[in-house]
Amino acid sequence: MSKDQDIPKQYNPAETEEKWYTYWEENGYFHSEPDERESFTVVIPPPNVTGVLHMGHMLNNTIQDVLVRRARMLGKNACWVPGTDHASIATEAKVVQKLRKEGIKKSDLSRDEFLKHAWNWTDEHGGIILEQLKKLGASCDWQRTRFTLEDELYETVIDCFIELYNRGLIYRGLRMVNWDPAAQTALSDEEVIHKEVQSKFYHVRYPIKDSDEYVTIATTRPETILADTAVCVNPDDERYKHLVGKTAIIPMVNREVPIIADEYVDPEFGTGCLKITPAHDPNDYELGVKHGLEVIDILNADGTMAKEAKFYVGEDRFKARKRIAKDLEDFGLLMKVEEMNNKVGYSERTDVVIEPRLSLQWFLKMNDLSKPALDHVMNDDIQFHPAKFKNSYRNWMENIRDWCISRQLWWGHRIPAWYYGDGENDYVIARTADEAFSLAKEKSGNSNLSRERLRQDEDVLDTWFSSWLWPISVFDPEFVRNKKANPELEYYYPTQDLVTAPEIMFFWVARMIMAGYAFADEKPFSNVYYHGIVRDEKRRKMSKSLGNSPDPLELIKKYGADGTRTGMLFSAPAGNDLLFDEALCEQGRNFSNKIWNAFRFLTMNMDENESYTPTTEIDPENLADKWMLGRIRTTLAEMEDDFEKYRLNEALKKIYSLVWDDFCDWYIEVCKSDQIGEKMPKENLERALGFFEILMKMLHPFMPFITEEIWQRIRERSADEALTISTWPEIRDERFPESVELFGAVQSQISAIRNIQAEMNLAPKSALKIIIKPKNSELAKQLENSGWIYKKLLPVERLTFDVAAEKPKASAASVVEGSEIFIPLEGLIDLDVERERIQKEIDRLKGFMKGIDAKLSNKGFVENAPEAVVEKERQKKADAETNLEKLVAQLSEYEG
RNA sequence: GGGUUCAUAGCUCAGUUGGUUAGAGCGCCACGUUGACAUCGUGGAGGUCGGCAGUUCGAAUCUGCCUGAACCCA
Repeated sequence: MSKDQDIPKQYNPAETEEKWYTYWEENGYFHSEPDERESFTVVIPPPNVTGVLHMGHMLNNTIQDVLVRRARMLGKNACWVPGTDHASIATEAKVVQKLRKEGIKKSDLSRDEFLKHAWNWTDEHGGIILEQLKKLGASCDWQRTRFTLEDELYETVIDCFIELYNRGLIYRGLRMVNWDPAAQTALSDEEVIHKEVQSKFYHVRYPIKDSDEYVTIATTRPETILADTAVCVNPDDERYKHLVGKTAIIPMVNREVPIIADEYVDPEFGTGCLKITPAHDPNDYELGVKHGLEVIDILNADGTMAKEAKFYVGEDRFKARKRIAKDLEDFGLLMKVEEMNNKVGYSERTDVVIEPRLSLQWFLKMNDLSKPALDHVMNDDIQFHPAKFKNSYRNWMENIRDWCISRQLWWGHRIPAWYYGDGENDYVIARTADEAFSLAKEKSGNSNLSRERLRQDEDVLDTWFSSWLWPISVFDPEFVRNKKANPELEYYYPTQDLVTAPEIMFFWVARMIMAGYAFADEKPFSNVYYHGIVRDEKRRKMSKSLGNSPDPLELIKKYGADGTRTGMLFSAPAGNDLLFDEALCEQGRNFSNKIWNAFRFLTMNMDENESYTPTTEIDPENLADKWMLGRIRTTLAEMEDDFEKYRLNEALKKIYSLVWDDFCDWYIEVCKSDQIGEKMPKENLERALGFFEILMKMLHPFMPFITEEIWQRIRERSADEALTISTWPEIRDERFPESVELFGAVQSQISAIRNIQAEMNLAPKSALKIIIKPKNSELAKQLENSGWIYKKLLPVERLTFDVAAEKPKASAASVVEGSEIFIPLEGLIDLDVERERIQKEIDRLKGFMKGIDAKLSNKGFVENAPEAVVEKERQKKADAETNLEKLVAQLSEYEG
């Protein structure tokens, strides 16, 4: 390169980021086609199509981008498939809300009319989030963008339903489901969030028929008393044995119900006497089936009391609860009300209290599907990072229950079931109406069946029933039907890494694994990286409703995408929640600026008429060169290890420190010219640029923009020489350990001298006479050759290395790894300060030696510990003794 | 109630198979600004590793109990 115009003092990310993202896209660097290279595939966890980027997305996608960019640089055919999810409940709720604001009720619209509104909404808001990802630098293959509700993927889902139905895994049945009265749909177990709440525990007396006796039950939901069809006690409970077989009278409705006995009842809980409401409690339902009890449903779909309740009809369940409590009290049947903590289920989407409700729904049998999915995770065919999540995965898989896949919504994949009669089994499963018609005629045996009688199921499928196919369907939407992979699926599947949060392990990860084995007989991915939840400084989850989440795009504006990415990753060890702190993004921005200014400094040292060619050819005589190259290669190897273990933040910290501490604070410093104002020697500059290039490669996956910017400034590059598609630096074994060690010794001595400067309150620029007494003559020779390094980093008036040096009078002194440092300070030295300094070091060493002595004088230690460990302790002791002797001698100078 | 995880400096976290008088970043304190960077430099002070007991020559690291926190499932 040669010197171009002046470079601004501060790095401006906005301009750079826009420029390079456009360049990358225009050159198609992110697009992948199958070829002979090894594939590296990642499918994005599709965000809600109408959503906007939040902090969780930022973290999630930054991690994916780091993995993908590194794979690309490693020469793999990297393919990151982006896309969005139709998010059935969430999107439908938003559309309903929007329509309501316009004065339109969903119930006034036909299905088609409603869907038209929904599509308009999707077209309007859809894809915003993908544009936001570009701002973050995400290197997705945008040509492959998919949407779970697009035509091709829609068909896949229908194929999948039909296939599973034909395998006998899908059934329709009357079951207790989780009912969301706000969305008026069933939910899967995973969509119910249990929260601890303060409830009232009502104790209510039920009269016994033909008797003066009562039984007292306790309930948190007294309104369900109106649906009670039995009272149950434990058969061994002496208190109630005599009542079993008798009849209790339900208050208010005066219904006569049996008193039954069942082991299920815990005599210790409540009164030991349980009211049974088969229509409104899953456990009660089981008992009802077992004992043949009547089922009375008293709730409407919207959570109001139905006419079957006879009381409070049309009133909301919570209002009814209050009223019945009052009425029971008036009747003298309410014995007491206790406060109690209990867990109540809430809808994940609408946050209303879930009602267990008996309803006819479609279910998927899970037992067969879960078995391979469990096995292949437990035997690490699919690796979880961190592995601790295998435990909860196993726990869930082993206790899996059938999956309720139908939703009483319109926005989604409509269930391909067609009803031709009123009987429970009067339906057929078919891809089209025509197909359904002929099947129906066949099944019903009625060749005169009229086509008008045929009605498709109104419900749609759970969103996850489409996204569980994602790793397959994005490549080959016809695979489920054809059962034969197209070349794309052949090449890209199984994918490599899936990056997600542990909270959707059951929703999605587990189900993708099941689908992978069920349809492709192969895992969907090899690794699952679980990252934590982004929380605020008070450990609260960041959410829109709490208003505690910064706007990611604002952060990017403020700190740059590179700075923001760095900030997120700094605090994100795998699997742990991260307490987001904007200060970390600031640190990331500062790092960008540091890099920028390091580069700026190098260009300032360029001669206008000169051209510079970066090189990594080191000068074998130059200790700093060998040290820097050794440090780079060592760090490279360490980062390799971190990446293998998915410890991205560790890898980032290492390259951060290599750039800032090693390269900027030491290497560039020693490359500087001897005279202030003089330019850096050309060969120094070219090597610094050569190292800079390697550092930019190592940093690129984390900070793609600034690294590309520097890379492109260092040399003129053609389109196929962009950093984004360059190759990752080669790991080499030649790491110059002796040079690294020697440079380390020089660093320690320089630090010791700086410490003297600071503690003696010397003006930082007042030149020093430095006398170094190396611990042996070999080291003396080596250090002498490195004398120039001291002169770059310290204000030196005179520097001598002498194994026979005597400590001059009135000098400050220090001992570093057996070598002594003397700095004559005639007239400047404060003897008390110096004495105190040395005494402090002596005390430290004495304490250190005490610990070692304790070990070495312990017979057990010397006899049992490995020889190498004992020898190490002996060496430590010898070194400490040498240092101590020298310090004591130094101190004695002041005593006499 | 069942299961899981965690507790290390003021804060956020490292600490690989037990052998460092415990590391990092941020924050804090002191000093420093005639040009790479104050979005900076140099130096420094902070923990005995939640508590107790045990295993061991040796424990932040292994075991048990206790205390506290979080998450998942019922």
